[in-house]
Amino acid sequence: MDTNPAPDAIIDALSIDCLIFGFKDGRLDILLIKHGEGISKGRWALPGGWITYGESVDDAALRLLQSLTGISNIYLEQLKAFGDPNRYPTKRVVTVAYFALVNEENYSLIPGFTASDAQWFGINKVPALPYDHNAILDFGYHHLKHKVRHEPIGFNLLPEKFTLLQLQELYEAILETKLDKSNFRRKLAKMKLLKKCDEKQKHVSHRAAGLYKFDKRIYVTLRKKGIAFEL
Amino acid sequence: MDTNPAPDAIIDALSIDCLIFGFKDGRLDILLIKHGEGISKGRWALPGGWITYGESVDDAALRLLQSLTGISNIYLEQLKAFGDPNRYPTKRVVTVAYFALVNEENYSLIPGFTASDAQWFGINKVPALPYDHNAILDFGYHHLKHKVRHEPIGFNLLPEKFTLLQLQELYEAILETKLDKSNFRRKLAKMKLLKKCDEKQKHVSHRAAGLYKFDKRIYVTLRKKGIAFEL
DNA sequence: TAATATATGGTCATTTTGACTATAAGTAAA
DNA sequence: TTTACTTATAGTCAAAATGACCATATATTA
Repeated sequence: MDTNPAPDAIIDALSIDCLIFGFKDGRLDILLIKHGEGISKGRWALPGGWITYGESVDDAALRLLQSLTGISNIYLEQLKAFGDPNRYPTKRVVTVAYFALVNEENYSLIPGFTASDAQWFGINKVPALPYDHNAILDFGYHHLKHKVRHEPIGFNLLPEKFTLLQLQELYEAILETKLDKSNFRRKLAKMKLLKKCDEKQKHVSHRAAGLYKFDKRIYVTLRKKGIAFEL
Repeated sequence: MDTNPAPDAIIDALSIDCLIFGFKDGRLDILLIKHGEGISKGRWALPGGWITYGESVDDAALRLLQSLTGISNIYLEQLKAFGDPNRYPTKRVVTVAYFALVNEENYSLIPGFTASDAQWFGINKVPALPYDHNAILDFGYHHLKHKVRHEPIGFNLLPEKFTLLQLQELYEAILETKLDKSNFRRKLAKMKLLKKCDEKQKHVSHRAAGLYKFDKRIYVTLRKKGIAFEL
């Protein structure tokens, strides 16, 4: 880019849309808000909004997510810009989609700003969304499935201490498949990503499982190197 | 995004920048253009320009690349939007970066539009570029290194028929590493991605190698499934 | 105390990997 | 025309990883 100054009003606006994936009770969820005003009032949609002039695109994503849902302090990663000229009905709007993985139990949803409600929806129970939001979600979910096989994610989707079965169920939920328990453990053990805590699960009606944590140092190494997590 | 209409002039313009990686004689290159006008006149930069109102972001990338360098008919993939408010000096410009892999021999460079020149530069011999173009290039190169290990790319970087050594040298150039010839062949053979042609290399001062093609059907399958190309 | 759920650890044949070695088939130089 | 040199192509082998299992342990609840 460069050379000539831009003609005015090449697009009408840039917006943000956030895909926040949550995990709870073995179920993968997506966070939606209900629009309280505007042309899609009353409909469920991805949390998002307008970028302002002085703000970086990344900052806009964090600000909008916080003001609409109350969620802050998370790692948002850019997914893709969606730039079809007809994706938005009344004008030319390009949107930049972000995504994040969170543990639902760590956040209470507080609808605000232009959102009248905010809720988790099972990934397979998402209603029809406005604009191209369903397409954005599909793209993001596909991206997540790919990512999970090549990077040690899961970090943010689970509580700080978790059992190996919880971790396995996370992978099963994302990949929509069943895994062998024993082989899963062996694979994890080999990459030394987990540290065993001195604690056990409580209040379960069966033998209590040991609790584990992620080892952040190893985690960073493995992210850089990439992993082949073919399960 | 949605709700309120956007305030006017939230950003001044959206632009495109293209990372076109080429491969020739075992060397990985990047395509740059020399600006013939505008605020960076005379400097080498990534090919790019302004998106117009009625055009999709993807289409803009193809149009700009064609008009600046003469390259058309390639598969451009979106890389990332760069949205720091200070990335462009005189106004607020967000850019969407694209990237592609091509076989240099298939394209002759024809500078046009606002470009006074267009040239291939060795990936490690890139001059200082304007704006955040060096950062975009670094991001893109890193992305390529990651991608090459998880997808059967290489398709577009090589001639239609190629030797196994050429393919190996491609991987070595991208990953900046040496690979074992025998093991490389075994791995390739196992995934059945290649079809042997009934032809041999010519005009080489040593035993001629057999020529291979990619099998497009298997290629598509492997792209969907993803591969673990740990070499 | 028995039924049951999950935890945790182990077996074993098969496949894959990584590091080498050996031979083949060409050209170019002596 | 022999020899040197270069790359092609095939094969070996021990070590590591995988996939499909099985066995036993430890907890709760009927």
